[in-house]
Amino acid sequence: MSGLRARQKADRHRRIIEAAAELFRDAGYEGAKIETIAAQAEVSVGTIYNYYQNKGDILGAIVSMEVNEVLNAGQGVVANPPANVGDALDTLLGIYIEHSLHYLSKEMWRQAMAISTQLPDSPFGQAYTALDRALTEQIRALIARLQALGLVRRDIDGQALGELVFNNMNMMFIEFVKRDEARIAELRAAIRRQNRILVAAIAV
Amino acid sequence: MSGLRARQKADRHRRIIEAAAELFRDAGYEGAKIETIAAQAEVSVGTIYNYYQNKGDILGAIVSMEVNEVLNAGQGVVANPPANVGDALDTLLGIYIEHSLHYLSKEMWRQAMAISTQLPDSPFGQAYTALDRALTEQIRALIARLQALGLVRRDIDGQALGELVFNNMNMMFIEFVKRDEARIAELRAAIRRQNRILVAAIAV
DNA sequence: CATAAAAACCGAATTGACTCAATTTTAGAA
DNA sequence: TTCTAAAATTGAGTCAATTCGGTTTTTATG
Repeated sequence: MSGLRARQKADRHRRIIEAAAELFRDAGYEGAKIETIAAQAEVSVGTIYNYYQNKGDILGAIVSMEVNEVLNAGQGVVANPPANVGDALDTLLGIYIEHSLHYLSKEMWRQAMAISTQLPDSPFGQAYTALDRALTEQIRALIARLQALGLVRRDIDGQALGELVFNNMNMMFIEFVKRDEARIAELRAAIRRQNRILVAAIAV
Repeated sequence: MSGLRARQKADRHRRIIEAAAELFRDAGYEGAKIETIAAQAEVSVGTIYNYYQNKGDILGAIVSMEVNEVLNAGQGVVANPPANVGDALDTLLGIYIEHSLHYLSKEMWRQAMAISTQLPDSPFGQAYTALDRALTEQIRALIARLQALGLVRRDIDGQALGELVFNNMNMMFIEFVKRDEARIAELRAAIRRQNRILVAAIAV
């Protein structure tokens, strides 16, 4: 049951993703035709649709790998946060933001976000929602850690605070990718300014 | 210059919007074919594209009317807010949320949001961003009003706070429209819980 | 090794948004 | 009223994502 067939399957998955990633980068998401991806991956158009429900899901697979790396990088900060609430948040969110544009262009992010709201029940739509939740959870974990370290008041609603911080950052990130000329440094500064209000309210 | 031609133009605009609104509601955004909209509006496909750059812009025109009504309704709250910070925020955001689903289905919202991130430079993309900014500004105005009334500390950064409140609400609203089974009451309760942290920090 | 069922592949056909060159309608001057 | 240029309308044609029925490959059984 799991010999040649499984190997070919994994190989084709990889080839499709590699071809798509290269073409998305070079020609943009819209500019990358399925036919071209198929040719480059040396499979037929029909086969691509056998592996992915639609074009968006191919992008989705790429985005998911990316965000999982980001989550991984974030773990370090949660385990060992800066000894100051503002810096701790800034460091974690900074990792999210800086990493996010390492492999994916703004255009790819725009498409990915659009697809995830347009088709929330597609495989990628669900995966994207799960990723958002994982990021929220990581921020919540950081806050819990800071509470344990005595840097954040114990009576703060950590869940609600985590959501608030994530939602604000995410919305700022959305606006950021919508404007090609927006700079990362400005985004981070704007988020710091917003978080300052929260920090003042929750720091011990 | 502004006789028959202008009248026909306004009339066609209206017919197209009315036909589209009905079809979007009945068949959904994807299910509404341009050809069908054209037939129902008694114009040709080409004419629709003479009036709107693409299908999304038609939806955009409908959404914009809707949001402008919401902004209007919000003015009343800003002018005369409840004498309690938490209630004031809840009332204003409540108006946004309740009104938002009065004319537009969740599916229409999903599409509108998706298009606005996908094509941020299209007429609708820009209009949507402007509407978001107007809502943020109205929240900021409410906060300024509450500061003037002595209900909110004067040293709070009203701009940053307005952004924080809007961004959080908007993100919650996005998640809300992504799940058909999500209920308005739960959405409002979740936002209240998040805002409680802010209210505790800023109330005099 | 032969073979039948299952799984995967393939690409021509379908579908629906959008374009554009030809045609019709309107405005305004003579 | 007649005529011409500008504006607007039209629908057949283009393009690219997605579908689907026929074909090939793989598996597993005797």
